[in-house]
Amino acid sequence: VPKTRRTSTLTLDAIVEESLNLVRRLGVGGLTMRAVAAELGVTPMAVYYYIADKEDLLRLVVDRVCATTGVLHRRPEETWQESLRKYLVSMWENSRKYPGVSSQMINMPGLGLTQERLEAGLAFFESVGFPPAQAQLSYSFAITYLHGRLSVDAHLSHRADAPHLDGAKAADYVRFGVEAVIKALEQLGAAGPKDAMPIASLSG
Amino acid sequence: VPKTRRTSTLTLDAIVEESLNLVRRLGVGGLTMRAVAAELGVTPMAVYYYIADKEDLLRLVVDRVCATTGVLHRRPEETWQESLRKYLVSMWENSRKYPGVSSQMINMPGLGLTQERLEAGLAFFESVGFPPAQAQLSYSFAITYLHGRLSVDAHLSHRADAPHLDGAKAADYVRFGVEAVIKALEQLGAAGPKDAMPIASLSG
DNA sequence: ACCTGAACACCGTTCAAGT
DNA sequence: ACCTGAACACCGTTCAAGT
Repeated sequence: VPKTRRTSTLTLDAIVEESLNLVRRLGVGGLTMRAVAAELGVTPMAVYYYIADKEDLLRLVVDRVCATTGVLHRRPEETWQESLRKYLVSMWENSRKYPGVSSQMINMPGLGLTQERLEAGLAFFESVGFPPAQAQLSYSFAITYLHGRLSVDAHLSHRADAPHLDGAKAADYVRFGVEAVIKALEQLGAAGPKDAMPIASLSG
Repeated sequence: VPKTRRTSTLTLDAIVEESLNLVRRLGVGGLTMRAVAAELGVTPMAVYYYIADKEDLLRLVVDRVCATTGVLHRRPEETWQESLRKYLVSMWENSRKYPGVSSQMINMPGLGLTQERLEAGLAFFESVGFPPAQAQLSYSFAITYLHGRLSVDAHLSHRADAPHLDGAKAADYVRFGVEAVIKALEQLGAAGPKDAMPIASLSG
């Protein structure tokens, strides 16, 4: 059942755009090949002329969502803590409009980051004085936490049941989490991994 | 096609056990109602006599996985940092054997934690001197990061492609992450949220 | 080049029926 | 009480065919 035939000819851009609409309205579970096709007034298989498979589509969606937040960038007029905080909060605010997308990101190679975004992130931490290995671990740590938080948010917004760990609001958790990430990196960035206490039985 | 008919009569315990086997072997994507039934030599609908739906089964699987790691407990002979570290690492090691389960946990109410595990976690942080609100935020922060990390691991173990953020091994990321979480809570637990820098445009 | 249509191999689940 | 069997409404995707 075609709802809105927005273009006479199908476009990759239209497919991605409609996918984003579906995710925003129904969450990532509502994004199906068949739903996208129906929404564009086209047969399910028509979409396959423009993309390889659903994983391909998901990658495009993730890229588009990421693109709305700028790259992690060190602004000279502010501390690196402030830059990082703004980046993480902005990424959270943009990503949470598309419930479940971050759960997909976290399952993608390199956390769903493009080469450009990754390099910017590493450059950010190295410019602040982190050695390369630390920069990678630090960036990954921040992004991993953020995606974890977004996964939880995705569920909260879609379910009406009362989770017992939800006395505080999502914003409180993010605020706390972002500050925690920053505080942690303030310390570990300088110290390096040798100072960390050894962990027993870490299987390679 | 029945493979091993381990019990003459179907049991809830056998269902959960077989579900864990499937997750361990095939990841959470391999856990289907039909697969569990087939593995137990039974019709798909037989399983529904013991559980309500798949979400119910997933909850049971998550609970069982969590149960293998003890509750977060403060041991008098060690610092709270050491107790927390051991708990997180142990939970990581146990959970990563069941790829994808933590991605499910993070999507469940209260992070998939049972009332008992939640209360133990809060009691832990309160016993260390965290005010109740801080304890909740702190526990949630630690668990959220851990699940984020486990989600990434789940993907890495199942896919052979080379993610560009994987110069270090999974164990290095966890080691760094756990230390980061601890360092962060050392600082934020005492300080409280009033001392945290304000974040602009946090929508309620 | 671009899209359709029928079909296949999967899901979770309902519902009526068997023992 | 416990389980079967057929069926329904979904998936993603293949493959041959149309224009």
